[in-house]
This record gives sequence, C-alpha cells and structure tokens, in this order.
Amino acid sequence: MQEKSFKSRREQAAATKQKIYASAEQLFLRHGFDAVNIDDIVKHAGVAKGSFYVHFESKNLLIATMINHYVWKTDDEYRAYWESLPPDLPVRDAVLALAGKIADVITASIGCKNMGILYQTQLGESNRTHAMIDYNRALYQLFCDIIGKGLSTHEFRSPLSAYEIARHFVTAYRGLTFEWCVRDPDFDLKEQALRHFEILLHGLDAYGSPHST
Amino acid sequence: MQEKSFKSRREQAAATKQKIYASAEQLFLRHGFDAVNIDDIVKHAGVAKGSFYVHFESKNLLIATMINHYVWKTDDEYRAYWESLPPDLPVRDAVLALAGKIADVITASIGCKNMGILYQTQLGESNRTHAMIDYNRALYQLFCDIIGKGLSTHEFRSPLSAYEIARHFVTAYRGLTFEWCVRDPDFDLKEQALRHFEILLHGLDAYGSPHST
Amino acid sequence: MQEKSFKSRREQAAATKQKIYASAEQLFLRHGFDAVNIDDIVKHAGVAKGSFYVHFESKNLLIATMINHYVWKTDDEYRAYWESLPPDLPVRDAVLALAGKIADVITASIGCKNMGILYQTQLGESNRTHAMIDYNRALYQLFCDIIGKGLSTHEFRSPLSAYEIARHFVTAYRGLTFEWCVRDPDFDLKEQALRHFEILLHGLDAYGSPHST
Amino acid sequence: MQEKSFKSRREQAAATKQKIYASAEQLFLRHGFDAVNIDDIVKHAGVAKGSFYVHFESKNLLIATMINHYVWKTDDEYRAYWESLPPDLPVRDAVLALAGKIADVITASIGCKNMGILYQTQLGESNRTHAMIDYNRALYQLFCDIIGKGLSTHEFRSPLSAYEIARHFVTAYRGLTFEWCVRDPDFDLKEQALRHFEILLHGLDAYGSPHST
DNA sequence: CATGAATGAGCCTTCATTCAT
DNA sequence: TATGAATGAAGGCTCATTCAT
Repeated sequence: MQEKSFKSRREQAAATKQKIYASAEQLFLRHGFDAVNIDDIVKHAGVAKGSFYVHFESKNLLIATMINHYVWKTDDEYRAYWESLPPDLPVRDAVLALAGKIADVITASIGCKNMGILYQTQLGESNRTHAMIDYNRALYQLFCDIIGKGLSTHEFRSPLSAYEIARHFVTAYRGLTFEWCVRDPDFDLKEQALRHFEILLHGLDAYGSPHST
Repeated sequence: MQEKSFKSRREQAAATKQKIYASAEQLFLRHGFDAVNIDDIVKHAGVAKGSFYVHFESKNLLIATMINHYVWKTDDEYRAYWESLPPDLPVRDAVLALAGKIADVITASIGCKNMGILYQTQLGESNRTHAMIDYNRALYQLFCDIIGKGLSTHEFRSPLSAYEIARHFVTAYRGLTFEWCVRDPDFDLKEQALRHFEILLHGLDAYGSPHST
Repeated sequence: MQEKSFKSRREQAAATKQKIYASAEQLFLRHGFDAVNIDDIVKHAGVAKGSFYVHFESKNLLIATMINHYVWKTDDEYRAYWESLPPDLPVRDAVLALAGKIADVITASIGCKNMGILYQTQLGESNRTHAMIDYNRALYQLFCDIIGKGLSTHEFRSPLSAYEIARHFVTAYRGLTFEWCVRDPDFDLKEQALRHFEILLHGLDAYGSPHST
Repeated sequence: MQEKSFKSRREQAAATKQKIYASAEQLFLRHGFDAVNIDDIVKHAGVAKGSFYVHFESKNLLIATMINHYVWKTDDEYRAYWESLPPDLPVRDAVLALAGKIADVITASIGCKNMGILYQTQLGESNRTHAMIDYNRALYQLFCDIIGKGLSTHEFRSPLSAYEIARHFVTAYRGLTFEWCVRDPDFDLKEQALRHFEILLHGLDAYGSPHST
C-alpha cells in the first residue's frame, strides 16, 4: 500500500516511459508502424501527448530504438544459448540445435507479425532502416564461430570458408523466416527449419566429399 | 461512320490509362508506394488528377493490379523457360537452370529496389497484401512439376514428396532474394543462387540415400 | 442573375484564390503574420483548409508574395508620379513633391500597421525576409535619377555623387517612416517628411557651397 | 547565526537568476526572441526548467525586462557622455560628437542583429512592445537639452523649437540605424551618421537664416 | 472521357506553463 | 529554492478522393 509514494520521481518517470514504450510496442505489433499514430499511443498509455515527446525524440526514433532492442535481445539470446551447449557437441548437432533455438526465440518472443515488421523495415529505405542495417550480422558471426571451430578441429570438412558456409545458413534462415511470416500459421517454423538445415548440412557434407560435382 | 472517332476515342482512353500506369510503375519502382502520391503520378503522366480516377478505382487498387501483373509476368516467364528446356535434361540440371533463370529475371526485369517493395508488400497487412498473397504460388507449382516428373521417372529419388521439396526450393529462393535485396550490390544473386541450390541438391540426394540420418 | 454560370472554372478558381489572398491580407494587417494561422484565413475566406494549399505553397510563401506585391506596387506608383511631373520642374521641388507623394502612398494605400509589418519583416532573418531583401531599391534608383538629372544640368550642385545624395534621402525616409509606424497617430508623416526634406535640401545646398564646413 | 546561510541562499538564488538572464540575453541576441525557447535558455544556463519560473513570471516578461535594461543602459551612457564633454564645446560639435558616440555604442555594445531585434520589437504589437514603447524617449530629451542650451545662449538660431529639432535628429538617427541593420556590413554607421548629421546641421543653419526658403 | 479545383480528416511536432517532490 | 516530468492546446502541411464543368 502507498505504492505511489514508494516511487521516486525518477522511478515514476521511468514508469511513464515504459508505459508509453509498452503501448507503442503493443500497438505497433497489432497494427504496424504506419497505422499507429502518437495519439493512439498516448491514449493507450493514459498520458498526455506532450509526454511522448518528453521521453522520445520522435516516432521514427522510437521505432528505431525498439527495433534495435529486438535485434540485440535476440542476438544475445542466441549466443548465450550456444555457449550453454556442451563443448563436445558435434558441430552438426550444434548447428541444428541453434536452428531450433532461433525458431523458438522468433516464434515465442518476437512473434510472426512483429517479425514481419522487422523484415519490412529492413527492406525499406526510410530513416528507420538505417537504425538496423545489420540485423543478423551477429548471427553471421555466431555461425562463423561455430563452423570455424568445426573446421579447425577437422571435425567438419568443406572446401568452403566458414564465412561462406555461414552465409548459406543465414540466407536459409532468412527464407525460412520470411516464409513463416507470410504463410503463418500454415508453416511451422521450427519443424521446417530443422528439416531444411538437415538437408543443408547433408549438402555441405556431400559438397565437400571428393566424389561430388 | 462514327466508327473512326469511336475507335480513336477508345484508343485515346487506353493510351491515357497506359500513360498513368507506366508513370505509376516507374515512380513506385523509384521511390516506393508510400512515397509516391497521385499528384506525382499524374504530373509525370502529363494528365489531370481526375483522369486517374477515371481509369483506376483507387491508389491501392492500382497497386494491387500492378503487383498482379508482375506476379503473372514472372510466373509465365519461368514456365515458358522451363518448357523451352530440352525434355531430356536431367532434373538436377533443370532445377539449376531454373534457379539461374529466376535470378536473371529478378535482376534484370524487376530490379533490387522493386523486389524489395514487392517483398515488403507481401510482408505487410494492408489491403495491398491480398493482391499478392500468392506471389510464388506458381513457382511452387513449377518446382512441383519439375520434381514430380523426376520422381515419377525415378530419375530422382527422395523420401520427400514433390511438394515438400518444392517448398525447400521456394524457401531457399526467398532467402536468396531477401539477402540480395538487403545486401545488394555485395551479394550476387545468380552466383549465390547457383551455389546454394547446388548444396541443396546435394543435400536432397544424400537425404534420400539409405546411409543418411 | 445567373452570376454563377458566368464564371468559367478558371475564373472561379481565380476568385477563390483572391478570396483567400484578401482574407489573409486583412487578417495579417489586423493581427500580424504570426498571430494569424491557416485556419483563420480559410475560415474567413469561407473555404476548406486544403484549398489554401491548392493556391499557395505555404504560409511563408504567401507572405513573401504579398510583401512583394506591396513593394512593386509602391515602386511603380512613385516612378509614375515622377514621370507625370512637368519636366521643367526644379529638382528641389521635384524631390519635395516626391517626398510628399511617398507619404501619401504609404499613408493611404499601405497604412501604418502594414508598413510596420513590412519593416519588421525586413529587419528579420526569417525565410520571409529573403523575398524582399531590397525594399526601397527602386526608390534609391528613382532618387538617383532625379538628382543625376539635376547634377547634369548643373541646376543642382554638390560635391557628393547622385548615389550618395540618394542614400541620404532614402535613409531619411526610412527614419520618417519608422517614426511614423511607432508614433502614429502623433506623427503626421507627410508634414514631417516635407519639413525634414526641406532641411535636408538646405543642408545639401549649404554643404556644396564654398563657405561650408 | 543563520545569517550566513540565509545570505548564501539569497546569493545562490541571485546567481541562478543571473545565469538564466545572461543565457537568455546571449541566445536572444544570437537567434532572436521567437527562435529561442525556455528549454534552450535553461539548458544553456545549466539549470532546471522549473527554475526559470521561479525567477521570471513568463518569457514575455523576461523579454520586456531585458529590453528595458537595454534602453536604460544606453540612455545613461549617452547622457554620461554628454556630461563628460567640455561645457564650452559648441552645440554643433556636441551634436556631432553625440552622433558619433551613439554609433559607437550601438555598434560595439549592442550589435547589428540585436539592434534589428530591438527595432522589430518596437514595430510589433505584442505585449513585448509596450516594454520599449519609449525607447529613445531619453534620447529625445537629451537632444532637447543640448539644443535648448544652444538656443538659450543664442549660440544656435532657429525658428524651430528645441523639441522639433530634436525630433529631426531622432528621426534621422532612426533612419541611419535602420539602414545599418538592413545593409550591414555595407553601411558604416558611424561614418554615415556623421555625414548625415553634418548635412542636417547645415540645413538647420540655412533654414534659420533670413535668406532661406 | 478529361479536367483540376475543392474538400477535410489526419498527422507529427513544438512549447509555454504548472506542480508535486 | 530547485527540479524536471507532465500537460494539452495550437499549428503547418499532406493527400486520397469527389464532382461540377
């Protein structure tokens, strides 16, 4: 009780900012960036219009910030997951596990609609875009690291560089995610990702073997 | 007696419609749907604003129509290309050839920016989206046909259905195209598509072999 | 009767533009540029807000245009007046007559408030200003011409160039006008202008004489 | 006992007020009244927004106060200067000296931009204007005193009253200052003021002489 | 069919001022 | 006194669409 006075002014302000942010997030997810205006956001947050501009420079900057949060969050999650895997796990299994994890994260903590907005944004040329030019750059790096480790221990053989293989993986995941965004709910991201990556891993094995081509 | 002026009037009208359509197309490609307004279009076409609404119900409907044209056009091109291939071409080679052809079409006759707009539109939720909800459906069908033929002649073996394999192909192409849109010009679509499909085909081979899994 | 159909669409449009312009003019004069907004203008004109932007690019551009009209109008009036004076009128009398005429024009067809806005604008640095950098440039030229004629016929003697003398006249008129804007109605522009110019003319005579300094 | 902390608190408050005032002054001079907002001022002063309203009732009142300071300051400076002149200096020379002094003050301690803002304000109608409705009233008085002294000693003759002559001087200075504000740096205020006043003084001499008119 | 003036809802942003802490 | 979060009215401008000629 007396929750009110428990909050310092600073905390109160942070709470307001959070209310606005959360409202914006919800509404953006529900209706897309362009269909939501500042009035909607502040009304939903229960604050005055001016308050929005106390906490955020502009609508576009809020969007950019929000997108960055998503990107960072997922990147961190992926890497943490990989580092939690047993070090002696075969590279092949690690890649499959990561593919599954990515699907889990995208499905559960981002969601289809939101992911669609993320991808739309990345395809766009607006000022928003420049805030997130490199969504997936960290994923590239992560795949590089995993494959590089496999190549260096000779557990994994391929005429391709770790970077090239990582590119195939990222490209594949782009396609999987896109297809999911567009076909949901008729496309189970995790299931498809695992199948697709299995084929890809087979392909890379075969590609590296002498009898190929 | 009046036929001539009737016809010329009809022709005139068609010409006006075409002028507007072509202007809209050019401008949309250059700047995106949202950055182009009716004023821009009619000014570029050299006609009056009212003429736009004589020939098109609304901006959104024009966009939908235009997208459909694109979809049909490319679909036809792909199928015509396949039908032009020698009937005895191995399925594997046909798939690779088609992958290359698709890259050619997308690169040359659609372009990176435009493709991005198409993909953005597909990811969106607006009324525009419904116009192209089935972009690539024909491609699915085409891959299905190719693979189905291979499976039925036993030239190609796989525990997967033709439909499933087609889905892997389409998904892969989605990723390739997306990556190209985002990374251009540092990502050569055709080269990457051929490499990626080669791996995928290897993977499918291996996947189908008894020693796999 | 049937006044309506007498007007072609073009005339109708011109009438609307004029209504907006006239409303803006009135309101600006009454309340100043900054105290009047687009809503006020269109409401006063009895048209929709969008109509304003059909006829004028922006509020600032309208203001600039309006100011230019004033400037041109007065310049033309001054020169026409001078050309209407008898060619054999002594320069001294011509200058005095012009000084009086200027006062008449400013007083009657511009008005005190308006003149104040003009001067304010000229002192400002806003985008409006650049539209009228040279209010009074034509007046400079006119004085130059009058004095130059007097100097060339030796009717008028001075060690100063026509340009320098013109500058003294223009400067003096600036002061008279400014004082009028600020002191009105306690400062009779015409009376003061005539007195001041008489002194100035005497001063120039004396200045040119050998016994001066 | 408490005197010290009382005083330091008072001093602190005064210091804060002064910081705000100085910041506002600087920014107003640099960018004009309307282009500077309270946020700019307090940020520049390094205090909180609320502090502004602790020390000043409103933005407009601060502006009014500031203008008054300017007016008083310059008026005092002019009078002090005159009083510092040798009492037996001829009126004519005193007037010229004062004209030069005014130019010095305006040029050095007010500046062109600032003077423009002052003049703009004076031409305006806002509540600000009332704060400086009497800018130059003291200058009137000063000129009156100087000329009155000359007239009373018969060192100076004129059919005009001291007040009327003062008005011509003030009016002339208005014009000079305005022209400077608008033409700077192509118009050297001091040089032009001295020349213009010389002509004016000649004119007044001649005007007073029997052979004039 | 063609024209282009007219419409008016919609949107982002600014800013002086208030007030609880 | 000092703080700074909160307020909400105000304002300039865009744009798809309509409709009389």
